[in-house]
Amino acid sequence: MTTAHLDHDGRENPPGDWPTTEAEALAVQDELRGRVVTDEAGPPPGEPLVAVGVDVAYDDERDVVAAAAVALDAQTLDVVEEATAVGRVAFPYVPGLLAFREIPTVLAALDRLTVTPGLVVCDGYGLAHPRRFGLAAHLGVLTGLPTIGVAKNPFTFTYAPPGPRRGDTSALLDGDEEVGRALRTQDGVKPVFVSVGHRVSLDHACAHALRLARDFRLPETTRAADSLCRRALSGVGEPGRSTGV
DNA sequence: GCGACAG
DNA sequence: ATCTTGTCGC
Repeated sequence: MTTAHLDHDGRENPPGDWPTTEAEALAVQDELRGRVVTDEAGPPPGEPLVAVGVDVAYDDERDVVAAAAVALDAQTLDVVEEATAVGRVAFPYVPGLLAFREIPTVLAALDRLTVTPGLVVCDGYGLAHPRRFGLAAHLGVLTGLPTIGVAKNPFTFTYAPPGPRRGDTSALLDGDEEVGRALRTQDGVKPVFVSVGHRVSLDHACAHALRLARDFRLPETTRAADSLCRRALSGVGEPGRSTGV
C-alpha cells in the first residue's frame, strides 16, 4: 500500500512517528515482537514461488540510503521484477537496531513491486537477535509477508562448524537456545546464517535459502538485491530519474 | 570497566 | 555497510 513519504527531492522520508532514539526503538521492538507468527510452516520449498530479495546501500556523507527489492522465480532463479527506492538515513547503525535504519526505504521499494512476494529474503537476522526481533521479523510483522533472514556472519551467537558439504547445517545458538542455523550452501565454502523472520519454519527457511543459493554462497535474491541497490545508490544525483522507477 | 557486535 | 590493487580462474 501507500508508504508515500516523498519529499521535494523525490526521496523517501521515514514516517513522522519513526523512532529517533534507542529508547524509542527498543520500545517499538518490545511492542511488535509479540506479533511475530512462528506457527506457520510457510511456503513449501520446491513449489512455484516468487522470492523477493531486499537489501540497502548507504552514503552516510550524503545522508542517502538506496533500497532494492528484486523478485525471482524461485525455481529458475530468473528475475521477474525489480524495484528501488531512495531515502534519507532513518537511524544510525546500532547492533540490534538495524531494522530502524533499513526498513522505511525497503518498504518503499517493496511497495513498488507489482508482484506479490511469496517469500521475502532479508540480508541479516530474524529471530536470531538479542530480543528475538531482528530485521526479517520486523519486516514480516509490518508487511504480513513470510520472511526469513540470511546473514553472512554469526553476529554474537555461537555455532559448531557444519559439515563440509552443501546442505550441511548446525545450530546457531544463543546460550543453549537454537535461534537459527549455520547452513553450508556450497561445498567447502563458509556457511551462511539462517533464521526465521515471520510465518516460516526454520526447516523451510533453510530449505529455501539452500535452493536460492544454487550457484553461489549467498542466495540469488540477496545477490540481485545487493547489486541493484548499489547501482541505485550510485545513480543518485545523476541526470535521469530520481527514484529509480 | 572493556570489548564485541546483523548491515 | 564502506574504503580499495592486484590477482587467480572460468
